[in-house]
Amino acid sequence: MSNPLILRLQHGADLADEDCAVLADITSRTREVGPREDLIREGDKPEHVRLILEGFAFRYKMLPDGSRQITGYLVPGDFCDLHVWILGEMDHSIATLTRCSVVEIPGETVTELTARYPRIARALWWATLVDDAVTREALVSMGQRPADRQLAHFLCELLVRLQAVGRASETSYEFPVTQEDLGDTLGLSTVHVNRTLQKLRDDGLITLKGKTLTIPDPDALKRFSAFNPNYLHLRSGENKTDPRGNDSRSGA
Amino acid sequence: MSNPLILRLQHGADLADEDCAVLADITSRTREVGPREDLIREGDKPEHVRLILEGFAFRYKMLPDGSRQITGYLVPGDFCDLHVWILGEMDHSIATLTRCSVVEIPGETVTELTARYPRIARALWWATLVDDAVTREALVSMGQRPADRQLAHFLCELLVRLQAVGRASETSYEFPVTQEDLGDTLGLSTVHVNRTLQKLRDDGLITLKGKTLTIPDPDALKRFSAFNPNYLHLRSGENKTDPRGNDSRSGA
DNA sequence: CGGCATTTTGACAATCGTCAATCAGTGTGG
DNA sequence: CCACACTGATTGACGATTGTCAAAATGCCG
Repeated sequence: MSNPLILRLQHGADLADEDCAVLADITSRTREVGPREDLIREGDKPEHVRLILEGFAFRYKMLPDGSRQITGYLVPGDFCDLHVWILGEMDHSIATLTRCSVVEIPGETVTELTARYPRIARALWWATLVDDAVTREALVSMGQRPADRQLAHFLCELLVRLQAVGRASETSYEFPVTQEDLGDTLGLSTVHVNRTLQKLRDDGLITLKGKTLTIPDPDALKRFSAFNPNYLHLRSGENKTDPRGNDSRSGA
Repeated sequence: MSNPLILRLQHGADLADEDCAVLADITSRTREVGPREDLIREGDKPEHVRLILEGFAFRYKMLPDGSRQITGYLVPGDFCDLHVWILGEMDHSIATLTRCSVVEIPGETVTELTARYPRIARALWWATLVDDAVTREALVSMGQRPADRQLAHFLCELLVRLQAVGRASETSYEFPVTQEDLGDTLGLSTVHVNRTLQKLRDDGLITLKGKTLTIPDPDALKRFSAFNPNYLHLRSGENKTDPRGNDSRSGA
């Protein structure tokens, strides 16, 4: 299967073959982590940079009262902590959702890399900026959208992000997120998530079979949730002027 | 009055006198902007980096239905868009809340600066990472905290951030935020913000005279909102309470 | 088959939003 | 100095969304 890191970063910079070769080399040594395991915990002082190559993970914070807020999802090609070594310690935790293939890169390697390959450096910058934008959009969703549209928006975002790294078809993807997880993501109770999902299903906007989510008419769901993908800063978007929309290698 | 940029960045790196001199020089030329004016709009392609030297500003996004979500506040010493030139265009807007002194720095100057003064480069990195952490914490607040604690948490954060740049006393600061602004920040209606503010006042946790907010007992407000300043990554940290409850949901 | 996580349901309560009116503060012009 | 206009704050009544509790159904896995 194609390298999600390269697929992703190509949206952020014009990588040359040389750059891709370097990235491919870096991602050749992976470590397998089981589902529902912490990768990093709040308070840790990570020494190397982690990257999800396969599987789902998520950032979260626990409150003293035991409640949990999930602040973002990591899909193949996403970095856990590209720059946290600058901060003293992690202010949140990261855990796997499914079994994951994780790459661990020593901090110095990243430093050298960015010094030597400016296009890669730029792409990494781009990736962190997009992460921020995604967090901001989650805030917008939680603050302004009612539960059904918020949920729909979230599902649209995952669709697009997974498509960008070749992990989703036109209309469906693996969706290993529990309703409890969803609640902690959207700031809703599990019960309300359940009812909201049912509503989307009844309206024919989504289908959920096992752990596979299908969105029969993505445009309909996007319209319903007023989804505007501009904050993902991807190329080959529908609503953007796009010089070269070639994603020639994405076909498995 | 002392330079808020230097005060702020000193929390992120050990700046030498030389570094401070450079930063002082940069911030010597400011532009005055009136209250309630857009600094940058969604869709713009900023060419230079902006920095708030005096006054308040905020990031926001508008939805098609006209609703607005404020995603963060900029206080003296904060950058508007340290790295956005890497992304094609702004995915959100920034507007002033009060009259502001703004510094505009050409992108190349920043590039040169970071190449030449590694401590400054590190400090700028630090600043952007803290910004992210602040956004994540807002998400936690909105998702998990009831209105009164969410509001209290927000006020605590502002207190600490303003104190870090010498713009707040031990117990009070200028608070030019409208109740409508507050609603768009916290994801609440104006009416509910009003009633929540009253509750905090009735409980003696805050006082609001004109545009001056006073927190008679900051520790009380922090306790009430379970405010843990670790995500601000400031030095001079007073309280190092453990943030995590012992919850086992995320596995391991 | 039995055990466990997850999903689903129902009944009920609390938080929070909406609408619409009133009040207070501020600044302006006559 | 006061009438006026305007923005922002406050209040009351009511309704909608969402949360809580508790139980039952479903699905998955050894």
